[in-house]
Amino acid sequence: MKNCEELTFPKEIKRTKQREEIFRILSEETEPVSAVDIYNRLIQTCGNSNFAISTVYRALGIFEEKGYVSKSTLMGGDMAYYEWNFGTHKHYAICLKCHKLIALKKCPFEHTKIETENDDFVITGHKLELYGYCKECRVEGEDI
Amino acid sequence: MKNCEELTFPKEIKRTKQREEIFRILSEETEPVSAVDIYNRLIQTCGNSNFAISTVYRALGIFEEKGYVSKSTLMGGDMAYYEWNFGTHKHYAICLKCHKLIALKKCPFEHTKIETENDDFVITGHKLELYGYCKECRVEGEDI
DNA sequence: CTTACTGCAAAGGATTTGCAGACTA
DNA sequence: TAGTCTGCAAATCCTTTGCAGTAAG
Repeated sequence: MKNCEELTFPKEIKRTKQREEIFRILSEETEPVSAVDIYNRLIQTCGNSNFAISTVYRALGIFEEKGYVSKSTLMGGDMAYYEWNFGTHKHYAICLKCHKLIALKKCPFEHTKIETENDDFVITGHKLELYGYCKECRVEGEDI
Repeated sequence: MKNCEELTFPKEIKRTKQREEIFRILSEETEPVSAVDIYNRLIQTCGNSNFAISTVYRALGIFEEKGYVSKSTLMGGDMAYYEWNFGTHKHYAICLKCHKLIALKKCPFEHTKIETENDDFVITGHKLELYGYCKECRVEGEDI
């Protein structure tokens, strides 16, 4: 599932212990994670101290700015989620009941042309989220 | 542009002065607005006092709960935006430079079937945002 | 009259920032 | 060594909540 075989820390970003750890977590992760998620894993893995949540945010900011990480706010969006850009971008279906994420087989826009109101817009990226109910929640739940 | 000719305050929601004002603002608006936007217009229109931001959030919560308003977090998402559901749902292209919103002609998924990883997901809704550059920002900006 | 809604102020959570010390190149 | 990065704590911003008073049906 992980496609991080040849994934190395970006040369253009200054290496520090903290950033390397954050990079490792992101590169091992296949789903979007929040800054707090990352922080919790850090203090889990690397001992309880020696990490600040602000460092996580700052590192994520750098990674995002350089295009290595994409930030998004899934579902109502109380907090931001981050994921490493592995080259291929992903979309998710999000279960409204259990909040599980299910990746789409492929991007529905690969071969689709999208038109804006006046066609005077150059599209460089997009974000798509599907909402609904996963198998488990559909079976047990008749209150849909 | 406004399609609120026959738009009236929902019968199932208790009428109050405040909710009517909030409803009015939402129904006159053609683009998503934040709770703070609404609050500012309220104190602009209706005098400076007599309105609390919490009332705005609570009213929006009710409207959303009953399905009259949809809430979303556009673009990185520092705050939530709300818009009245006029029957037809809308998607936007968002300029990365000036943050202008441009509505799509039509929903790209109207006739498209989307497949999830295992097809065990019932899709009830979706959210799509396009990013790029509008005409103005493209012309002046060569730093794209 | 009863219940629900409001304003106020305080709390909450996520994210950012200032600053002095620590680390990287 | 110079400049950047870090931890800490405080600050911000958006949003929610508790409570006592007020308004709606």
